[in-house]
Amino acid sequence: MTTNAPASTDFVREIVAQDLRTGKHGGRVATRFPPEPNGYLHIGHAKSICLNFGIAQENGGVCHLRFDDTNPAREEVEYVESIQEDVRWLGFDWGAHLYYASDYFEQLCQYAVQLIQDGKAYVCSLSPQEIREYRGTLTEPGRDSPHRTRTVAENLGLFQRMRAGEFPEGAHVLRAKIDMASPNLNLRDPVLYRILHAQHHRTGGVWCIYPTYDYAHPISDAIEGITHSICTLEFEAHRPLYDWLLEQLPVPSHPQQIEFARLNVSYTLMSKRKLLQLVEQKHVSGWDDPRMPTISGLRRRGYSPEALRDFCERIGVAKRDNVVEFALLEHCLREDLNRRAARVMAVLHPLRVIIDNYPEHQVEQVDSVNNPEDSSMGSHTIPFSRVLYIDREDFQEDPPKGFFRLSPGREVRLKDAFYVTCVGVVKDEQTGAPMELHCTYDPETRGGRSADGRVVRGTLHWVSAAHSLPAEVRLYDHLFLSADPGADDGGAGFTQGLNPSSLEVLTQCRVEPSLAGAAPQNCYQFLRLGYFCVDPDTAGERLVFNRAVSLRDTWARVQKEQQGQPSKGQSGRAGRV
RNA sequence: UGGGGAUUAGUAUAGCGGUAGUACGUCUGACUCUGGAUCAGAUAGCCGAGGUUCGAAUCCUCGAUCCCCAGCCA
Repeated sequence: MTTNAPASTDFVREIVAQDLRTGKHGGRVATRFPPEPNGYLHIGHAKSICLNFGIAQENGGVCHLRFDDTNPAREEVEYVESIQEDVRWLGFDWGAHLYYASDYFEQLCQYAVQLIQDGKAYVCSLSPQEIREYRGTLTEPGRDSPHRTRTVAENLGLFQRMRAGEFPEGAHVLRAKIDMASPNLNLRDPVLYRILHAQHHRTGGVWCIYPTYDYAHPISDAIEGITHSICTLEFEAHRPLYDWLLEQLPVPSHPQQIEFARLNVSYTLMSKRKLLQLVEQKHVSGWDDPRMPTISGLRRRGYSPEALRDFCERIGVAKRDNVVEFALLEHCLREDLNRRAARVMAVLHPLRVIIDNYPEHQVEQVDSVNNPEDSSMGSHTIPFSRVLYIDREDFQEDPPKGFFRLSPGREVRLKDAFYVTCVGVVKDEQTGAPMELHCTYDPETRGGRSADGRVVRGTLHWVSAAHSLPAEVRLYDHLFLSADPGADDGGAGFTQGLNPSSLEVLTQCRVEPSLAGAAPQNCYQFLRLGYFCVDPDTAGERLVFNRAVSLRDTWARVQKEQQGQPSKGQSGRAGRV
């Protein structure tokens, strides 16, 4: 991974630079990425990862990976493993700095005892319902809990017994004693510890009281010597509590919390809860379904770490709510793959073509450049023979204006091979659909060039029928119909907005023989179609490809225009194919 | 009606009192053995109203709109 100079600057980096200048944290920079292991990472996390690890890298600092595992009810090892894999795959390294909030449970508990001893925390035995009632509302102050005045000794005893497992869940909580009349609801005696009789994925059954995020996070940061604790906007109102706790306790440092706006991307969702629901209700095949905005989904789809990092750099970091266009993500991928992906030919909807004047059993190898953008990638050969396949949409019997592919009587170039002219069409008697084309070829145009300088408008991709390999190709479109699927739902009904045609499976595809044995995750440009990535479902003879992103397609746009559909707006629709 | 944030082209983001820039998108054109890529050009913006100032996107005042907070979630 490249150690990039601070090419981009944003308000967070400005704060860090300023602190470095003034020596606020002794010239140190330590950040942390603190995921809760309750789901897979998505591209919104990628933004945070790039920010946190990026800032550390740029300033010779460190970035910790810390699992915020304070709620055993929803956390699993599967998630902690996938998270590590995804961060690593993205290109970042936490070195020895892998931590868990659960590493600090004992310390956290001791600090809680200290708060009690200092009269700054108390055990409250109100029910959850009552606590809510006592909290007041946005406009009315809350009321003190009747247990707020318990003695230190009483609190100590109760807390001890909470820890010892003497009470059922919900019987008591430990609360900070701050101010029930605070206009900031987070300061109205927030809960610090609750009783949870659950098996924790790391500590097992050792604990039955667990710290809340509000309590565990600032202290974990402080213990690790984090200098800048970067989080998203919704925690802004929690910052006074973050600071309050660190001021009360003899912690080794006082990190600075900085909030930035989380990423939203059009046509998709970033809520882990909703993504989980898509997985559990089988709307997608799993967390790594190529339509998912998860890092594992994007990886399977064919996105490279480079493209994702580039994207994260381009979207910037600020404090206003935002929805980044999916088109920008696609642009980043195209730019990366254009530079690196080998060009091959594949026919998605095969239409048989017979070259009438080509010798029956002859086969010849034509040369094809692997990547016109990079000559060092060399070339390979492709077999040409009498019977070929081209894509159905490259032929029209009655072509509209502007169509310069194959049609009766017209000559086109078969990429890297010969000029061919359509001399006949065999049609389905029922439907009238073309079933087979007859063409003649000009032997003088081998390699796709003619000596007489005659021009052909169209160049088509093709494969040799006998030599090509069968393949399954999966085409993807946006998971949701709406550009902002998270906006207009009350919570549960968001699956109504799912795009019913977000996945199209093509099973009759033919690809050139050089693709035999292509390894999963390898990406190719299928000439004139798009970038396709070998899916892990590929095994043995069975080739499966995912379309990562289509090529820009001006003809598809023109066609839509002709059909009266404005082509403006969002790209990424299944324009071609 | 409480508190905390935010507001610059379609989208994202710069601008930190001195001609409002960049990227993506969209549209033109050139070029092309990918209707790709590339290249050239175009498009379009400071939430509003007052004020301070020689000069305001930037400072002040008032207003508008949007987001977050009433989990023993994070």
